Amino acid sequence: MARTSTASGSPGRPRSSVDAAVFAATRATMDELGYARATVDRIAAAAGIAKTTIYRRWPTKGALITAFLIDAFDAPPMEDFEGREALPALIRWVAAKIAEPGVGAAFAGVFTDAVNDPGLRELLSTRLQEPHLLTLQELLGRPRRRVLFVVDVVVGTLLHRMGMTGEPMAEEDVDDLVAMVRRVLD
Amino acid sequence: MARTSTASGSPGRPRSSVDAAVFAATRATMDELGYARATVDRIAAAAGIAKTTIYRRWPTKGALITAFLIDAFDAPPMEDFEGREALPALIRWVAAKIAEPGVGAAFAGVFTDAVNDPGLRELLSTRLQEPHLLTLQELLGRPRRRVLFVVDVVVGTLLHRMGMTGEPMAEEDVDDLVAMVRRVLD
DNA sequence: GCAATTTCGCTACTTGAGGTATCGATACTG
DNA sequence: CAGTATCGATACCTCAAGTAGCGAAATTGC
Repeated sequence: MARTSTASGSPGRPRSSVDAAVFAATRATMDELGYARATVDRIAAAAGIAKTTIYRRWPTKGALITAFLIDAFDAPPMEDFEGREALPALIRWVAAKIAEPGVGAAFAGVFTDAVNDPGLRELLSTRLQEPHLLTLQELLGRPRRRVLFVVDVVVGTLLHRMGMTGEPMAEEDVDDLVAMVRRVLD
Repeated sequence: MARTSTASGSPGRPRSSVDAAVFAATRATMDELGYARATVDRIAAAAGIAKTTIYRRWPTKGALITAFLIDAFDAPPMEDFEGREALPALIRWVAAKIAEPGVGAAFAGVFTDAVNDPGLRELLSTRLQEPHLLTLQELLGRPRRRVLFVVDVVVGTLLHRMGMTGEPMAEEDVDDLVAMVRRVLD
C-alpha cells in the first residue's frame, strides 16, 4: 500500500493516503470501460486496495467519481491566464481536460446521475463548478448569470460532442467555440 | 391491452400496438424516478403490459429510451419555421421539448450510456440526430460541420443546465442562446 | 515491550436491476 | 378446426452497488 499519513496525535492505525492511486485507477478504468461498466470492484483492484477501503472514504460511486473530477479539474494554470487571452486559454484547458482519457466518460456519467440525484447535484455544483465559477467571475468581471451561461455553453458543448461521437472535439471546432464565447462577452 | 394491429397476411396472433402506451409510461417513469432508477419493470407496469413484451420490441433499456426520444422529437412543426425566424423557433422548440417532464432526464441518461456504448451511440446519432441535422442543413444552407457545431452548442447547453440545476433553462437564458447562435451563423 | 485503538484486506452477504427462458393462454390465418 | 405467433406471468441468471464482520496490520501512549 502507498504512504501512510504522518502522526496526528490520535491513536490507532492511520489512514493510508490512497487518493492519488484511486484517482489514477479511476481514470484508467473509466477510459477502459466507461461509467456504467467501471465497477467499484475493478477500480479498487486497479488501485491495489480493497473495495471496502474506497467505501470508507467515499459514500457512493457517484461521490467517488465526483472527487476524481474535482481533482482532475483542480488548479488550472492561472499564471498563463492574463489579460484578453485568459478566456481562450481557459476554454482550451477545459477542452483538453475533457479530452483526457476517462475524464469525459466520468463527467458525462456523473452528470447523468446528477439529473435525478439532488445530493449528487449539490456536490457537483458546489464542489466542482462553484470554485471555477468564482474564478471566472473575477477574471471576466461579468455578472454571475452571464458566467453561468458561459459555463453551460462551453462544458455542455464539449460533452455533447463527446457523447455523440465518442471522441473529443477537434481543435478546429474548439477554435469556433472560443470565438463564439468571446463574442458573447463583448 | 391496447389495439391490435390489422391483419398483415401472416398467421399467428398479431402484435398489439403498445408503442404509444410504452412511450407515455416511459415519460412518466423517467419524470418520477430519473434514468437510473426508472426500471424496465416499472415502465412495463405503468404501461399495463409485461416486461417481456417490451424486450420483444426493444433489445435493451438504452434502445427503448432512444426510441422514446426519437418519438418525442419527431415532427417539429416545420410550418412555423420559415425565413429568418426559423432557427429561433426551432431552438425554442427543442428547449421546450427538453424541458418537458422526463425528456431531459431520458436524454441525459441515454446520452451517458452512449459515451462508452458504440452501438447505442450509433443509434442515437443515426436515428435521433441525423434527420434533424439534414433538416437544419437545408434550412440554414450551411456546411455540415457548422450545423453539427450548432447542434452541439444548443443541445449541450440545454442539457448541461438541466444536469447542474435539475431544472430546465429559463426563458431569459434561452433568449441568450438564440442570440448567440444567430451570431454564429451570420 | 505491551495494551488500546483504528484502519486495513478479505470474504460473505443483501438488494436490486437488466435481461433470458419457459409455458399456458390468446388471437389471429386459412 | 389446425397451425402459428404473440401475449402475460413467473421464475430465473448474472452482475454490480453497498454492507457486515473479522482477523491482521499499524499506530499512540505507557
